[in-house]
Amino acid sequence: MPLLLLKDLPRYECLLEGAKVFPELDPSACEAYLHLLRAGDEVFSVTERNLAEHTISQGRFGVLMLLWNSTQRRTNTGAAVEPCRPAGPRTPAELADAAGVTRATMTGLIDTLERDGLVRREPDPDDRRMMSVRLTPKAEDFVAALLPAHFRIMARLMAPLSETERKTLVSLLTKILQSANELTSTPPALSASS
Amino acid sequence: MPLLLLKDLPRYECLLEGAKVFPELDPSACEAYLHLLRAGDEVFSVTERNLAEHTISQGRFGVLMLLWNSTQRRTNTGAAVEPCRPAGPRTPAELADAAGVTRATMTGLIDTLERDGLVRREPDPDDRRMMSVRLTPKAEDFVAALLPAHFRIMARLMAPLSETERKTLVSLLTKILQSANELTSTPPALSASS
DNA sequence: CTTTTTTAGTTAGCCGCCTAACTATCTGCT
DNA sequence: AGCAGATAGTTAGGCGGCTAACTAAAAAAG
Repeated sequence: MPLLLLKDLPRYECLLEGAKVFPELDPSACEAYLHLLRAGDEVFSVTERNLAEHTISQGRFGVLMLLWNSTQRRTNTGAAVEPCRPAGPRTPAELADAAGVTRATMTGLIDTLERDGLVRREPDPDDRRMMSVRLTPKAEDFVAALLPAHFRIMARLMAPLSETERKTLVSLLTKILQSANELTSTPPALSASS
Repeated sequence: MPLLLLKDLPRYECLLEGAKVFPELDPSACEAYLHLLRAGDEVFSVTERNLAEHTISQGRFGVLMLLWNSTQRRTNTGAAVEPCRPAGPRTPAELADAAGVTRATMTGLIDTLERDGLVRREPDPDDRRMMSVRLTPKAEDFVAALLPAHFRIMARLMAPLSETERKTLVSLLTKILQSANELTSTPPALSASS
């Protein structure tokens, strides 16, 4: 799980109090921020606990899913699956990119997966710097056995939300994601301005 | 940051495809789940980067905030600040509880904070098993200097959302949080039922 | 009053994440 | 051809999570 703090989120009056001391504190923004992190963390750890029962971590599971996507595309008859992703087996660098972790981290994840017999590293015939990472048959069974429960948990987590509420949530989160990306790409102007 | 995968979230058609193979896959639930984790992670790492510029991690920052809350309550004249939390200086166990980490983790965080001169451990005079953790003056200055930028970032992250959208977001997240808590307290019935 | 159980905190060791430094290979420039 | 720079992957070392095992002290049970 991420880490994250604050088991009990502060009450809204507290934030209003704080805004008196710190004019920069926007109470509703702060409340939304805290709830977002809290909910994300909680949801994350719910699925993590399920995965842990099958002796796999979120990170390694993610790698398996990325590879499994490629596999599906290779072994299927083709057809309507194609549009989702260019695909093909994947190198550590591609996996790291897709997973949003560093290559060093990916090396560690693949090490563990390989030790557990879920993936194999094969040297690339054309470029001797590169490796190809492939799922073993064991991993394919493993993933197929794992996914139903995984999907069931997602469904249960979102059960209290109607279809329209889910759409609303996604669109709100997308807006936040965009402003986060803007902040990421524009690090300098943090000290002033709105 | 959490860790988390999937830089590019899968397209909705992909989820629909997957639902044909796995009847358990609820596309809108899955979409909401992925967006929630993605947005949470992104927002988390934006603030983390700001904190990192001041050489502090999210975890340690959270500990400072918890202690700082208590401090405020001690040094203030009193009045309307009280309702937020019972307060008082805090023991490692209380801090771990409030932060949602184990005591072992809290020991490590306090170790680092103490090494950096931001907190002091003092033995409890009544119960020799217990310690009292206190902010140093240096830490109070540090936090006060850090918070304005921190609040500014939250405000910027949530800037694209109107007041009502923020309320909506919080209420949707609260619903998810509740169902997550139900899943946490009821681990057995995962294999079947809806 | 002694023994057992509970509680506070630490230690040790694993995992996943990071950055920085390194090796090996390929690419492009002259 | 030959060397500079880019690129793929690994290694080394640090941090912040975790569990499990341990010490010391207090509380409960007898």
